Amino acid sequence: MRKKESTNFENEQFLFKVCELNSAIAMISGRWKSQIVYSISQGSDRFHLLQQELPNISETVLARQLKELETHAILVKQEISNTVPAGIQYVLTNKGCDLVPILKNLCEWGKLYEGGKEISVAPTI
Amino acid sequence: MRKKESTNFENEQFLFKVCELNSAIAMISGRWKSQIVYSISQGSDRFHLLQQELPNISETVLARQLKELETHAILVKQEISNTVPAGIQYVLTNKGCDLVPILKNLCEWGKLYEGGKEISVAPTI
DNA sequence: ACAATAACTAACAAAATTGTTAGTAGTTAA
DNA sequence: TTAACTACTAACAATTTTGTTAGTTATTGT
Repeated sequence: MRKKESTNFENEQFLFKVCELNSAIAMISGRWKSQIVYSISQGSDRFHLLQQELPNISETVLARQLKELETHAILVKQEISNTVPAGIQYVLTNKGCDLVPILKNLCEWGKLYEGGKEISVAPTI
Repeated sequence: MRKKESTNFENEQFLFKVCELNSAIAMISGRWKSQIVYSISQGSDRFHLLQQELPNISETVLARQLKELETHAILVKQEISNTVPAGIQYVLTNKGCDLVPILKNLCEWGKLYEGGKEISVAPTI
């Protein structure tokens, strides 16, 4: 649980006020989280499908990350009706869907420089 | 220091292999980090200028975050020559510069939904 | 000479995140 | 009816991140 009197918490709040960038980063930071969003966008929209994609994640941790993404309204839980067995589906909201292309950009950025693109500094004129 | 035998570390490595997205997120996660990148891009490129922009950050923490950004080649430290007093300047690399527009997108995304844009789910057809 | 500024570091403590263990409840297939 | 599958939760422990304290070195302004 978060301590509301800690410097850590105060600094987080400070950054949230400086720019929405910081709250955005906070929502997608955290082990597994953005990968879960991406996997759901690719169709792995059920608990057990996500477990298959991420074999190292424990059920407890997966449930926790999903709940946090739900708290931030990036996804919602929906009961699947008319199916046997009835199950739970995770569906990205419009907010979550809008995030996906940004995650793709981040991915491309990472690939570019991992892939050997030279890193340099623009010369000062 | 990182424990190289922990589940936490192994899971991090697993995600890094799944997709570059996860290493990208790891590079920009962390208190202050993306705000520092953005502030440098806006011209606050010296230690004391960053301290002015982020009055709640301690020197130790700022130095640490800058070093981590340097480790990931997002910025480099440069001595400013021909100036009195001679100082240190933080300069974004091309990798760091390429990150800035993505951070701006994240910021816009955050603003949009904080600003009251309705959050909904596309109806299943 | 002395205080102030700039740019740090090491060692430690506090807090937060991540992972583990041991459970629950409802359905289904053998 | 028993085992397996799906989808969880609470309490706790391990690990990591973040912040604090107390220094350093070099330069500058008074």
